[in-house]
Amino acid sequence: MPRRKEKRTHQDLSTIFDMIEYPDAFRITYLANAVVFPTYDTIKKDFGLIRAEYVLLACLSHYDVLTAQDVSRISGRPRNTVGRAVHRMLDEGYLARTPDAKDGRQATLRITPEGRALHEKIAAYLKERQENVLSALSAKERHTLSQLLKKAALDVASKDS
Amino acid sequence: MPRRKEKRTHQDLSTIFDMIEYPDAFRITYLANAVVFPTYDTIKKDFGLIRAEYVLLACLSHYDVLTAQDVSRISGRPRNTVGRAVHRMLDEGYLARTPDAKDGRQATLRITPEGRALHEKIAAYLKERQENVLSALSAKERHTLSQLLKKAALDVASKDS
DNA sequence: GCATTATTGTACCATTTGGAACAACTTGAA
DNA sequence: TTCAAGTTGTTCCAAATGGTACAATAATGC
Repeated sequence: MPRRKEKRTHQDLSTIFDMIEYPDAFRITYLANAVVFPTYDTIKKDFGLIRAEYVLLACLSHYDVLTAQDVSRISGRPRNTVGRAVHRMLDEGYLARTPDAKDGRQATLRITPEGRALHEKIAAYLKERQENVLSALSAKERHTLSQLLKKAALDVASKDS
Repeated sequence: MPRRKEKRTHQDLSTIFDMIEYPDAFRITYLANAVVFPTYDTIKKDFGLIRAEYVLLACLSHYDVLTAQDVSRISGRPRNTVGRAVHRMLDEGYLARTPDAKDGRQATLRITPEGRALHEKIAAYLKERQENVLSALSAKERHTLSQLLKKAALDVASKDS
């Protein structure tokens, strides 16, 4: 175990990478914390969307029509969080809501052109960020990592129904 | 793009896995969201620690002596969050604080045997969870993934100094 | 030595978050 | 048909989070 000599920095993490009892989970978490959440901060600052709002936008940009409940189920976030995001995005004009004629409880949501344009800007930013994060890997390594992550993620997705 | 026919579920994510503009970042985020954060919820429920408190415990279980500021730098969390966790963990007896004789501003923190015992229990739980998440991969795939994640994570860690 | 600047830990506050309960509506069974 | 149970969207509330500012102490420059 490292003994204290001088100021600890973020770099000291490298020793934990090997000492930790659950190295893979830790590395995944580390990448997510170091990359994804600062990214959400940037999205909030530069694009004015909080996380729940961007999740909603991303869902609607990949599905044609969804209800708020669908978004909740797909994204795994609670209904009230999604509901708040829906109202905010309606006010901003990034999505449109149509009451369902057949079911008076629910309303169908669609993304507007403005919403799609916003999502494209944010997606481009996220992609750039992804490239930066994985720039240490070769093309072949990138491909391998991508496949392994997909395999693991799909397995997880299949487990919690 | 999928058109609406019936209820969307969490499983619909599998289509997004390929459609998304930043597939690797998305998969990493997905694994972190599906695995790590529910895990934090479990840690809170079963062990009574919030995330900041567990981060503190994990840091102190891998370094001999740290100040609150060290923990903040290593973990990347703000000082006030760490400070709150320190007081809570002191009250619970999971760590000990000694005022620094040389620097009146700071105090050195150490984990207590109780804290170490708690961390071992939580670490065992996290390890089990990790195994469950990666169970779809073969031993060889696990090893490859582990190496690639380490390479990417260390590169990221080296970038933000 | 003295004044300015930097650092540590803390307090305050606004924001985000999600659990629980609720009303409106639909579905299913008797 | 009618009533119980389930679903959708919303409101309310408590908890966690992190930015900002602050007091105390240390380090630096003159």
